[in-house]
Amino acid sequence: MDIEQHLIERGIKPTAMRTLVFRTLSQARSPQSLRDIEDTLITAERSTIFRALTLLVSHHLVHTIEDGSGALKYEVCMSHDHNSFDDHHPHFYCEHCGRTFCLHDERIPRINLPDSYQVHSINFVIKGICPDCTSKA
Amino acid sequence: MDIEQHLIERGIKPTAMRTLVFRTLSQARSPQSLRDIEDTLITAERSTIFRALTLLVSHHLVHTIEDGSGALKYEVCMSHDHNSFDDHHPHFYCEHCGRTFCLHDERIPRINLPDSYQVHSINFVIKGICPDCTSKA
DNA sequence: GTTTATGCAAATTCTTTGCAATACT
DNA sequence: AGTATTGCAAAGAATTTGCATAAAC
Repeated sequence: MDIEQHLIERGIKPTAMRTLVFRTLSQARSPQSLRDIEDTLITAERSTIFRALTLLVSHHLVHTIEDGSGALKYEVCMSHDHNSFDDHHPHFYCEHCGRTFCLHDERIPRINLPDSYQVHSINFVIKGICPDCTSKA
Repeated sequence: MDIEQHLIERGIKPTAMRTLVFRTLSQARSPQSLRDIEDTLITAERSTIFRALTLLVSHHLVHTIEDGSGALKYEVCMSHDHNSFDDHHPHFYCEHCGRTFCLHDERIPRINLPDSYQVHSINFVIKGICPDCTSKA
């Protein structure tokens, strides 16, 4: 998959840094915090990564998850249509190891809100202890 | 409702500050941040409020909501049984006015997780624009 | 040469803790 | 007295911005 082409299609000029940030997110097994990416891309500056992420989010290539860890996590959007909520699968945040898992197989059920509410995004996070940490304890 | 009695039942010594913090939360129309409470209770110190909230949360009289506003919001638990998830109705966070609304009438649907996951809490937040802000725009 | 992106440093915001002073029992 | 609570001040952690330099067009 050509990342540069993907960015261009969504109206983002694919600079080296932006491509790098997007690739890092794409390859990550779980949602990444700004700090996570900073640690991976030691060549890149925090603010540069931050601005790249902000741009990617605003163009709906990436979305954020608030898992309550204290740091915002970023994840590549699965769907190309940002009006669909296919991306918004639930997440599981392990309070022991701090990892965030995507529960891809589960769908976020539809909530019936009056039409007067404009929905932009949905954040569904289950917190607890993951299987790894349970078995170790 | 006797707040002091309520605290005692849950094993918390009802100091003046704790009672005040709990009453403030009880009377609030929407979940409150530490800052919100600080602004309401000008006599109380931030760290005192913080410690009271932390204590209330640990004794399951209050729970937290991460609405993505940047600040954690606190809300009085509805159910007395902290193993039930009756409390965990969805919330709506308005990105325009910054208020968080409880969607009491909606239930958080059950997600089927393998038994190996231990669930402690659930955070379901819908973000967008609330009816007030939509009509003003 | 003008616009855009990056790097560095620092401001902001929110949460959390150390410690001395106060209040409770 | 001895323990628990509060207030103040400051440390930590994460996000965000100002500004000068560097790169792109």
